[in-house]
Amino acid sequence: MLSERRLQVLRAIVQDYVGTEEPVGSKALTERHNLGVSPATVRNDMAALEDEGFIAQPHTSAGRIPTDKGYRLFVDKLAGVKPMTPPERRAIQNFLDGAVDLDDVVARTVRLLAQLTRQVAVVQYPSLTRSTVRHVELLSLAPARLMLVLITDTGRVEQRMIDCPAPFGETSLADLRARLNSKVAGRRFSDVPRLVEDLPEAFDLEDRGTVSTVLSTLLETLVEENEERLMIGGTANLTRFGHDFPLTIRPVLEALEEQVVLLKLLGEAGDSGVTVRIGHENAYEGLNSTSVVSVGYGSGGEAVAKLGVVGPTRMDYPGTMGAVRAVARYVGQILAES
Amino acid sequence: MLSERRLQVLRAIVQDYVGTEEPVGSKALTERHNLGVSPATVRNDMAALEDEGFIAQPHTSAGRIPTDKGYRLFVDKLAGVKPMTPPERRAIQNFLDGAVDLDDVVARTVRLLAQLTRQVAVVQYPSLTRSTVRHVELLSLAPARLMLVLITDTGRVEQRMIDCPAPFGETSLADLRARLNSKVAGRRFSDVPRLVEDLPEAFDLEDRGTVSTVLSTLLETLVEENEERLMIGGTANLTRFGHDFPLTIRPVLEALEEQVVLLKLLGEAGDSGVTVRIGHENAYEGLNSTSVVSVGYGSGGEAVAKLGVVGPTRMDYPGTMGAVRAVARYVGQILAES
DNA sequence: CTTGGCACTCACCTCGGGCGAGTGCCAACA
DNA sequence: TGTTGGCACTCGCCCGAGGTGAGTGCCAAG
Repeated sequence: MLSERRLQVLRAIVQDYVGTEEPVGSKALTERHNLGVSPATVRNDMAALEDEGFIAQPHTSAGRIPTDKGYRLFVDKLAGVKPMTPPERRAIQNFLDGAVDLDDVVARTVRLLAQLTRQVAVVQYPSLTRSTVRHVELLSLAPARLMLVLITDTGRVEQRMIDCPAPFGETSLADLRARLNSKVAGRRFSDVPRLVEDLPEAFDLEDRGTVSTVLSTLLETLVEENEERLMIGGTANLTRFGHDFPLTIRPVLEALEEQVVLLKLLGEAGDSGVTVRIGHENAYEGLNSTSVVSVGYGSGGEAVAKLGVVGPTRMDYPGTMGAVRAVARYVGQILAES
Repeated sequence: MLSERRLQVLRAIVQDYVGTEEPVGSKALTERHNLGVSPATVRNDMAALEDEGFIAQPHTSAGRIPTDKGYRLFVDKLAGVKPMTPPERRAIQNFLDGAVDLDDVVARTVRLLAQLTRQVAVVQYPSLTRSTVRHVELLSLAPARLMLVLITDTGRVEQRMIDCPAPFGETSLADLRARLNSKVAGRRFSDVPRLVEDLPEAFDLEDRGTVSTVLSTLLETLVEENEERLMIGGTANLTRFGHDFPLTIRPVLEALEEQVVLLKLLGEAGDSGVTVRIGHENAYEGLNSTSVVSVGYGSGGEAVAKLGVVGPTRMDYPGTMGAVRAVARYVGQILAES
């Protein structure tokens, strides 16, 4: 086990490196932090920390920089989450309060996160799977053509075209609309399949084909993978990444374009509390030199989606975690109100 | 006026520079293009072209590179639009045909454009202002709370919450729904305000407040600025921009995040045919070293939105213009079918 | 108007030396 | 055993010098 002072040395190294972006040496450390010991002692501690794999030197005769393992220890044991200041909180709330619809909420959240953290922000749309149905609407566009509109408690709206096997009268349509809503309104998505199971039986034989088609479209909509959308912002912050530019930034931009990758990434994160994935902890290769800080958010007590930021492993973890947590909290409030 | 050969020299310079990304000298030119004259002659022509401002040298004793003015002449007079090959056309069609809804069409279009041109693709959602109304739906969510859903002929769906001044009965709702649709279904957006003008008069006094609220919300939706959404893709292609990285890429990423800027940019482009804006021709400063190739597309004969790509001024104009034009054409077809 | 010749310019590369931050080791000390 | 000052060593970085070569401008001849 590492002694208390060695942990302090590691903390100091992380803080300095995050600030200066340059390898930090023993002398500089003792000057900037009053550790109460001499550079020589710090050197010994550094050697020990390096043996354990928490720090590394880019080359001999250079200072040390934290490794992924070092950041991990820092995040887990040495640093808390830095809470937002009251003015910051007010700014967050004001900014989000102006949103007019779900798209706007997500868009504003992305901008906000990007600005607060000066990193790339990623916000997942509230997932359908954990939401409840607010309303199902059926519109007749043509004699044998319907539109299905699904509205969730998070304000999300999905629509689908349906080609019916047979013409479907206005009265049947009204009937189906009413029965469907009385069954599923306010229910969780996962319950819907069970609830609508016996619905076709209530209809005339000639209409059952259409009813079944509508129901299967509805069920498809509930599980369809394109339910998992997300919005990205603050990519311009990538330019602050480092000096070795194109090589670092390229794979990150590519990863950001592959929404599947990002969704998987967010999905892997824990359900409660702020999750931090550092460097190589990210399965996706292109993000091996980045860290992902994410957290779930939701309208009620339960998380319905994730949001987070992607930045260099050399980032201000306490601040970033604080910002991500605070934003998630306020977004949840906004969703609950609407 | 420039002689025919000098124009050929300019064309050769543009082509070579686009290919190699390096200033092109007189000797290399005569070797790679059989102009039938010696390097010395080409040098004289180059001097003339430089006097006229079509080309420039980065520094003495280097080759020449085209200026914005040079590219402009190239695009206007020296280069046509390179048509897509049949296999490319098929690929475009196949790729777009798989789309399931409007979002998907736009998403696929962005990916396609980015891949074809290897540049940043921008696709504007079909604008509401030039579309026609397919259907207006009203849902009662609570006694005094309605949801307005607007469906356009381009498959776009907009929804708005409405808080009514007074409770609104189901029969009134059905009545309003029916009257509204009979008035506006199939009509152009610009006609809607006139068409619904006298609608409140058909209702009881107690309902008129709500009807007016609904109508004003509808009219707002028609003109609201957030109607102008767009999707961006292929930002990873920015890494191929040039060697002087961060400086070039930064403002471009920032511009791409400012959707307002992009929308303005697209808006300024001509309504018919492929429009090319080269370097400083773009009003927005951050895009001074990029060119924007854009074109309108639409479901019928008329353009309802724009799409295009953003790339370095040093780009393959004929190829890019061909790709942009072809994609726009096929997207139009897809929209017309759905 | 075109062409070959020629002197000139200047970015780019490479090489070598000096500098200095930072290290590892060691001997002395508490 | 842990801490400290001293000291030699390493090695990336900066800088200036010299060589190279692509490319130019000018000029005189065809």
